[in-house]
Amino acid sequence: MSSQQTKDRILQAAQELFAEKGFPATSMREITSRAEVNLAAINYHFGSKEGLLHALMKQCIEPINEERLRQLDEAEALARAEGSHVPLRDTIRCFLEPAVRQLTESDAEMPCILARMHHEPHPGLDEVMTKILAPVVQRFIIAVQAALPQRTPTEIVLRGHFMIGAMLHLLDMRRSFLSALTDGHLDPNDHGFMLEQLITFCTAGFQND
Amino acid sequence: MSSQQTKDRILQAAQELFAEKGFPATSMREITSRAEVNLAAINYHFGSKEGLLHALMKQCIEPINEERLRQLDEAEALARAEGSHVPLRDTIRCFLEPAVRQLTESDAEMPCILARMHHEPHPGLDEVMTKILAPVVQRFIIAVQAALPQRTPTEIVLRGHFMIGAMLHLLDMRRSFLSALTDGHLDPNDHGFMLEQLITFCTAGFQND
DNA sequence: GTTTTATTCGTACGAACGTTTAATATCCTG
DNA sequence: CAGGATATTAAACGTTCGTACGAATAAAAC
Repeated sequence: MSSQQTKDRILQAAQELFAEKGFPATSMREITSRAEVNLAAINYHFGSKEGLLHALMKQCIEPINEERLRQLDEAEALARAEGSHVPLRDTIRCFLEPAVRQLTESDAEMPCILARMHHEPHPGLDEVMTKILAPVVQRFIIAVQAALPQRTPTEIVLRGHFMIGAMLHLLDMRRSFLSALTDGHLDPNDHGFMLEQLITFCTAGFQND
Repeated sequence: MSSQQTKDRILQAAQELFAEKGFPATSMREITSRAEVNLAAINYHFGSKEGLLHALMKQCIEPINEERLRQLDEAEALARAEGSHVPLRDTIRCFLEPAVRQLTESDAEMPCILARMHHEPHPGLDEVMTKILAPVVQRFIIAVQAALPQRTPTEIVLRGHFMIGAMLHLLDMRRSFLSALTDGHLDPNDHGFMLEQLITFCTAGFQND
């Protein structure tokens, strides 16, 4: 088996287990057992259990954020060509769509981990996340400000947090016990509908005083 | 030392540590050490480490939900006296204010745990949470529906999830690495401002199509 | 084809975990 | 004040954890 194959199997198994049980509650023996590799493989390829977590998070977040910036570039280029600004709803869509789309692709473990990591800090992980997320956050603050010049930066930043919270909760919804309280109302597989509702919710939240 | 004193010291220490490091990453020796009680005290008073978690969550959630229902009762009584409905914004305030107020009272560990437990499921805990939360959720769905008769139940339930996500993210914000990305803009101690912004954000999110 | 490098494997280590037990101390009631 | 119930204590239990190490195997380079 090639080295890359082993790494991928470990990453896949870790993704599933971290999503299901969380990082501290998942043992390396569970991971390597599910991945059908030797116990020592994690330390060989990733240095440590934490090294595996960092690699996994990087793999989770980077594609989403690259897509966010790509879509925002495209929207801004289009707006410039028309001599106008990017509408607020489109800006927000650029931020939310790449993340929610992961619910449809992959097996939804990745968004679940992403959501969890926001709420369960691990030493050293913050720097990994911050470095990846910083440029995205800055770009979007500027873009929202351009669409809402009457709103103060403080208000935009705070509502950005609300938007992220709503998004993370959606990404993690199927794991939440709350979904049991509202069963029958929601089809957790209708990601298109949920995305549009989320965009509507957040756009309205940014606009109103 | 009385039995209740020991219990309270354990609950307080567990609250601080679970908020800081999470449940699985916190050992019973850390808890009992900080609480200055014997290691065996947790098993004696709470049966197990999980029993302690359940007791703590119950202590966290129940007062908030009782206050939510109390405020909603009051608002509905007032509206009935005037022969009108409870405005949407007031309904949402009844749901959000008791939780956010905890940020001001207590030392903000409690809301942090509350937020975390939504995203990190533990076996057996779901039933505890569900039983406490079910009546509150049902009451608020009805109240929102009364204020927004044109909106479908599915939309209300889904946007209720968004609201909860935004609220939880606010409750846990000081723990999140995201706050580092927006430093200088937000005063994390101005809970009054943040609550009003959150209410505005969610109210607008419910109203718009 | 042989040497060298990279990877996999089985195994063991020390530490830390949650829990249990039996003895001791404290409290309350009769 | 005696005595049973309740609470605290120190010590140890068996288990599981992440990691380290050397041998064995596969891959690559010369």
